[in-house]
Amino acid sequence: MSVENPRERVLEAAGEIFAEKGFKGATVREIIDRADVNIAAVNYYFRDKERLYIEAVKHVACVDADEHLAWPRGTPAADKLADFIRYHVARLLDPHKPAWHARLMMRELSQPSDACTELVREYIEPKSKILGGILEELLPEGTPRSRRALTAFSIMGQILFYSTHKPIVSLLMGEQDDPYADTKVLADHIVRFTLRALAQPEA
Amino acid sequence: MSVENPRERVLEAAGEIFAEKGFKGATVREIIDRADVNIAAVNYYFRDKERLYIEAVKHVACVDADEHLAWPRGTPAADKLADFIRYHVARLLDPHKPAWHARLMMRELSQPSDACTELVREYIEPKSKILGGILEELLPEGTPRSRRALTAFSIMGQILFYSTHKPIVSLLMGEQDDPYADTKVLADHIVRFTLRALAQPEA
Amino acid sequence: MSVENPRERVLEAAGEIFAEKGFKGATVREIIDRADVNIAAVNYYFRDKERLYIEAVKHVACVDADEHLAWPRGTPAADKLADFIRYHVARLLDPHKPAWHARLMMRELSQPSDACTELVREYIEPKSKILGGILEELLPEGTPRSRRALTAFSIMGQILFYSTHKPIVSLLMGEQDDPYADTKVLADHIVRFTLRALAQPEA
Amino acid sequence: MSVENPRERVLEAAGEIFAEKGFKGATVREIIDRADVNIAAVNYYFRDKERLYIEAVKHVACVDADEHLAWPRGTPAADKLADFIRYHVARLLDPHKPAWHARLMMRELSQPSDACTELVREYIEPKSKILGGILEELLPEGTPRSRRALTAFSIMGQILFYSTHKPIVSLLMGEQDDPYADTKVLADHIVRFTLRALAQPEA
DNA sequence: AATGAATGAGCCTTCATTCAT
DNA sequence: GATGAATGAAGGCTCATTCAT
Repeated sequence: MSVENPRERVLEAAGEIFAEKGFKGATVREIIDRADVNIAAVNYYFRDKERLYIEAVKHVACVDADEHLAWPRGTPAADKLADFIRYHVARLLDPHKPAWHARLMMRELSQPSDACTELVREYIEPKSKILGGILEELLPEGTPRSRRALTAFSIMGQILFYSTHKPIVSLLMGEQDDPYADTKVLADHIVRFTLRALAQPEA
Repeated sequence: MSVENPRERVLEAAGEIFAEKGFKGATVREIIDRADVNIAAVNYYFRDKERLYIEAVKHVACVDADEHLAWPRGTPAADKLADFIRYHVARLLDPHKPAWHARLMMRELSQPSDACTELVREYIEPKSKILGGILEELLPEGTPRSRRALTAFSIMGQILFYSTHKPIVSLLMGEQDDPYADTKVLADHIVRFTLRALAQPEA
Repeated sequence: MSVENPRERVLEAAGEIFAEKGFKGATVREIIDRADVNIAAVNYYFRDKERLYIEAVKHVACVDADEHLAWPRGTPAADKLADFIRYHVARLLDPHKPAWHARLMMRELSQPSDACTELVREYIEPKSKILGGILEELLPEGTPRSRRALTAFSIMGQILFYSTHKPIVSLLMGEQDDPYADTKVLADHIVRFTLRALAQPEA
Repeated sequence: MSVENPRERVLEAAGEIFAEKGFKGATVREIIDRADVNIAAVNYYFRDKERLYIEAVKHVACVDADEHLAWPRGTPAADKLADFIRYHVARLLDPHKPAWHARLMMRELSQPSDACTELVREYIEPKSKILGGILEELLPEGTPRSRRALTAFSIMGQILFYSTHKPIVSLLMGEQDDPYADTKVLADHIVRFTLRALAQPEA
């Protein structure tokens, strides 16, 4: 939060609070307090609370788009998939990384605003393409696009579940056996579950 | 919404609007307008907007808990699992059923209130037990409880994904290939994906 | 509060709560709760919260009017005055007697409503007449009525001060020297102060 | 009410209306209407209706505390006491001065809030000290502190009575003989009554 | 460019009251 | 005669927004 640019400070603070409390639940005052700027800054920089929200969502997409996911030529598709899964589990569940980026996205998707389209284009689609490419290698040739998509959703569903339904998981599992304690075990499980499901050519 | 009981009318209207707009986003006035009762009814019946929310969440759990999921003795575990998946896909995605039941639950889970614990106990746990029982039959003997849980989450994650991330799925897929058009295909995919992942004992 | 008559129970409860919190500050619900009657009782018996207030004030006047203050013929005027003062100090400050009767009266007088006139007629005037009679004996013959009235006010002012300004007295005096601890000392002081003031005909 | 400062305008209007109708009886809307400011001004300047009340009470104390009461060395104690009485009668009953200052104080004392302590400290105690000093000169040496206090209360009680019980006085006296018509006569009476009571050393 | 005092719409809630029973 | 479920007006307060500086 120690960015010099006040506009960006507002953007960061807004993202965090919007992610935590939603659009209505977040108050402009709390945002400008955390960003340590003037009360009028929001309307000055963004005209509107709503525009601030949209910009905050887009800002997340922008920032995260910088992180690349690439492998050297010749890497086996199964390894790429394992990396892909582990990367996203770590991003979403690593307590050291700012989870609110993903949380803000979830929120936007469950109650889409004008920011949604751009979010999908800049944030989702690139990663969707990567996963699609991996699956193209892994799945038998001739698998229709729609089937590939369902498979991608089966993978992402497993991952995102732990982010979306964290409270329920914690309540169901109790303190011992808490899956969030060791995200590597968790990622390994998803990798294995997925690779097995994709292993059998005939089905 | 044509229930005679005004208390229940408020409960129904509240659930729908809370599901759509969240706790803060929903206004008591909109709720009482839709329920066609007096403005004071909320505080009269529920004391509080917050208590109304909790009661609305519990009401959904209550109503939905009535539906049973049981099989005749001797049914193969794989068949039970297929049924379980198909049942939940239908429940969550059937456009003829009020989707806001599930949406309200999602909301509560992503931003848990006092209702969450009861929701889990009355709504989630029973079905979690059923799935756990099925997996106990399917997984190799000696599989630890934590591993069984992760498997259950992999299954539920695939299913709930389509409910939680509907807007993103629609945006990614376009109008053709819309998975929500035929939920049976969708359910079949999850069933196949899961059963294949569970088929191979050695991994 | 254990009167059988529900109407009277409301009246008693109302008087007490009105005395404590004022007209606006008192709520009908608190009154009917203490009176242990139905919520509609107030409007049923008294039509209105305001009418209830008026009736409660008049009820106090009625009840208190029963207590008589009389002396055998030939009692010296100074003795009567001492009695009069001691009686009122005890009535207003004796912690064992329900002080809210007087408090309700104070309230009404500081913010007079329709009840005020009747209150004065039934509650104040009779006692004012008694005091006037005593002063007529004590003051030199030919003292004008207005002068007698000012003298009466000087006496009543001394007495009522301790009721009206109790908080200030307590704050000024501290716990030790609390005048309310021994109301007899207090009454004696007023008696002596007053009798001395009236002793000297020429001044 | 033509003060430029909006905060002070609210304070003045609040004092007046609180004095007239009490804390519960006064509405924020009436206050801001009279002060000709926005509805949110109360919460903006004072956070709370209650804080506004406290500030209004303290404001009166502040404003009134400016007036000093002092005599040249060697002034006889009896003269000081006469001045003291006449000053307070004039302050409380002068129809040209805003009577609500005193009324607001009365209210606070009869139903003390957090403002009471400060009120006593800033407003009452200084004048109590002055009166105490005068009585120390007038009363026989060795008179205990508690006795001096009771004497002070006998004096203040006489004065304040006319402010606290104005309606009853008016009702009892009728239009002719209205003591408020000539407050000098009234003050003279209290001075004489008091000086006579204090004149006799032996008692 | 940036501020913060001041605004007004709209929110949740309380309360006295009523009406069918 | 007496009840209590249900009403609607009005209250205090929060909040995003603006405007003069």
